[in-house]
Amino acid sequence: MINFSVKIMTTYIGVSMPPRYEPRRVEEKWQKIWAERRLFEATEAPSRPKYYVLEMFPYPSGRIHMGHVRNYSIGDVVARYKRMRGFNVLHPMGWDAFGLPAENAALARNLHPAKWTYDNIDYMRGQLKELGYSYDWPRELATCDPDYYRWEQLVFLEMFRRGLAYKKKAPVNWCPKCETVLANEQVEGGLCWRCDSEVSLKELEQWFFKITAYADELLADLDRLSHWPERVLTMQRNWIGKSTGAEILFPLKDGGDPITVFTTRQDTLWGATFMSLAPEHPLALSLAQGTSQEAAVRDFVEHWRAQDRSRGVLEELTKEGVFTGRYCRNPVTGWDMPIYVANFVLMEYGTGAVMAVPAHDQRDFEFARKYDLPIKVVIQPPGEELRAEDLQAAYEDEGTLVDSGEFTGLASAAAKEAIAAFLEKESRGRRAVHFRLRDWLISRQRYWGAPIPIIYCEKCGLVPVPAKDLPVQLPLDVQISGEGGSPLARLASFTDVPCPVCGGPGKREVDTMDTFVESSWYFLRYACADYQEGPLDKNRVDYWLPVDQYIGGIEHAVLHLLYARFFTKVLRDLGLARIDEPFTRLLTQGMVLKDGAKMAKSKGNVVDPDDMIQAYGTDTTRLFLLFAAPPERDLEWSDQGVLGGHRFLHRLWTLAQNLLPAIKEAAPYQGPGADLPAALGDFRQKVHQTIQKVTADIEDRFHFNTAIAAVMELINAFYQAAEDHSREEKAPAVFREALEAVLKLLYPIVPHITEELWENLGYNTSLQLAPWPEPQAEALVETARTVVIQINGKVRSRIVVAASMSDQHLQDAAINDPVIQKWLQGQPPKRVVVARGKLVNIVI
RNA sequence: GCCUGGGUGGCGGAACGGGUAGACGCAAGGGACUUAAAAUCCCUCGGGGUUCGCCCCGUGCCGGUUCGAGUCCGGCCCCAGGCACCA
Repeated sequence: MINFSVKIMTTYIGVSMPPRYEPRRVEEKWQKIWAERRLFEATEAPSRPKYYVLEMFPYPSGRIHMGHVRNYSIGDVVARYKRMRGFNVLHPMGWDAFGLPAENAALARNLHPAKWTYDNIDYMRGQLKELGYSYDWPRELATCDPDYYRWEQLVFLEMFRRGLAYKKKAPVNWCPKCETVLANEQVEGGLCWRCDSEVSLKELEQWFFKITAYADELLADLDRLSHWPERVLTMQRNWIGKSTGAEILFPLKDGGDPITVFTTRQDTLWGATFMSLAPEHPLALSLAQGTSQEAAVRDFVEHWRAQDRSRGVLEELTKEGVFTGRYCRNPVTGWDMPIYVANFVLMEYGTGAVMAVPAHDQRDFEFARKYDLPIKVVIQPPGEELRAEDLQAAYEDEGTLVDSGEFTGLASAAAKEAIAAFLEKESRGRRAVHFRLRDWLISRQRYWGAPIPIIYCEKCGLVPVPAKDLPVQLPLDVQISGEGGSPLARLASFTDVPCPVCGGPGKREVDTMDTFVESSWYFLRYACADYQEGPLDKNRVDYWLPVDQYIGGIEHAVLHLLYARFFTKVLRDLGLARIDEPFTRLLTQGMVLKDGAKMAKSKGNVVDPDDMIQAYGTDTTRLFLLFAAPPERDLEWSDQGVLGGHRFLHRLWTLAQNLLPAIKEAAPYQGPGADLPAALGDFRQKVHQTIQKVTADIEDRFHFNTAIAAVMELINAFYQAAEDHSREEKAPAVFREALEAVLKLLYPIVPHITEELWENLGYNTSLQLAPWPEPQAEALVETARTVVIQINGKVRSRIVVAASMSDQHLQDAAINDPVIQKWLQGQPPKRVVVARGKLVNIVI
């Protein structure tokens, strides 16, 4: 007979006092052991199933913040869990190391951006190691390393060769504070994504990646990303913005090239009564030439050019326009349509010319009312008859065509198809698809980025740097003056090079690449970070990719995640990878808030991970972050909550230490269960139910909060069982089985404390190498169950019955329950419903 | 305006095939231990009523379907995020 009542042990101060839980000691010990044993370094093993889990790599801004800790803790749980499930897990980490903050810091503190960046990396790497993440450190990479960006330059050259990287003059977004241009994706609500400055338009010659060549595939493949959050898919779909319609030719009344418009509503063609051109449209001025409207049009266009085109202003702008003095002809009605220049027509979208259908487009409607232009109804809504003179607003929905020649009577959808076919047959137009997505502007007028490997030669023009001359190294001997313009332009030793083709004088491109280019392929490079023969080692990339689980913030829904998808497809087409999509599953974790607001230095509500580690340890910090909310939701930081997590780990530690003397020599119970007394059997059932629940919560949903709650429940029951049933003969075996299960279930979440307790149990191999526990069917079999009895849907009683009881017997038992008898008052029930053997509803 | 989420105790959150609303934790209140405090342990903890058996109400609002609705359907309100003259 044994006795290890927890209560006695905890209050008895004697020689066998168990060791105290000292998080820092335990954590440092195990971090050292993991590193020595190289436990997390992955090698390709084609015979084993692989699992690639990745968290978005950080910008080395100086310190790891709580948002990072949350992000990486989620990833670490997945990595450790999958290893226990037998997967060959790749879990790398690196640094998104190019970027503007390095230049700003250089200015503010007179430090070289490289020095600042690498110092930050060193500090933050130390933090990540203290946090105990199971990274494959030998694969670590920093994108500012020439060994990394040289391959990016090679890919650029290949893209250039194929016309996927090109230079053009275009109106581009300019951030005055960052003193550089921005891609469309990097302008959020008219403001710079990084510094919130108002962005203006500048006409500049810039480098672009032809992402629009992949627009269709980028859109279509979203349907294959069934494990991405719906809102990210929606945001990408909106961003790509595919519109299916037709281009239609409108002949000019008095000759010349016809005007081409794009419309998605060719079913309203019979209602087109005038034409609107964008002010930038080349025809705007040329058409007006020689008419009485010439001066008016010139005024209007010039006024438009001077117009402040920042977002706020454009939104308030009223719809205005000016007649050009010329007419075109509606190709189907033959009507003369006056041609206007209108301030709401965008040159960047479609063809810059719009057929105006005032009855069925609100903008055209307002414009027509203002300038007294004809309105003609050609679409009738169901069950109603619109008349042009009564219209208060345009009818923009679909309906039935009227007054539309041979197409009258068709529904809009059918008419669109029929009219498109008709236009093609008559050579007056064609089916067409337009996208909102614009090409990706990748040049930046900044220093701390990857140089674009191009040389300008007066004789040969644009010359790619030969592959053998790569990398084009970013020179380190620059003065960061903050005077605007790239410092590279002032560095003759960098710019002045001979033309690789003719040997004559050449000048290097001084713009650098958008840092989003580096993050568009780092996840591929991790598969072969040491590869020196090219950007990617195809064998290893084919083994590891795609990333099975990607985890990061929602803020990259359109930015990084769209660029990375594009780049993956490009690399595939270059023969460097065989995947179509880089990330099979995506988890967008919520923000870490304090006092309802995002943690920020300016708000003074920052909780520093270093302080948490010092005070409570990394296990407690991880536990709190994983327990306080499901990962995709925002998480409110709570110092009290952290304390609660810490308390739980103490409880676990104390329980284990107190059980240890009695169970150390015991073998874990293995079944069959029939020989256990009822109470121990119930406890063992709880253990296996918990295994089942935790496995499902982690595997299917990543709901670590409920997984942790389930283990907490088990620990509570464990204390009770240890108190009540420790004298049973089988108790040591059952408790050992239970404790081992608890340690395994908690290991991915709090790896250090569980490793220590696992070792205390007498094991000398890492818990990481132990298999994930399986719930045993025999332990889950219920002998009795509680059944809820309702009267008219309200719970009135509960009875405990044999698990084997049939629905019919259950029904009888329910009706015979004394409480229910009282409710029935001798009347027979009208109806009885038995649900899943767990509930009986009696209708009276 | 459109799209996507979401509204559940004092708080974070559970309830994942319509079937016990509030698991787990935090805070709060009471008690045990202690000279005392901390730590720990036990009890209570949605609102109202109560003969202490229970009863009534309750998941943003209104209505519906159903034996039964936090969950499904229709209409509305509010919050967060995204897009926004895209023809």
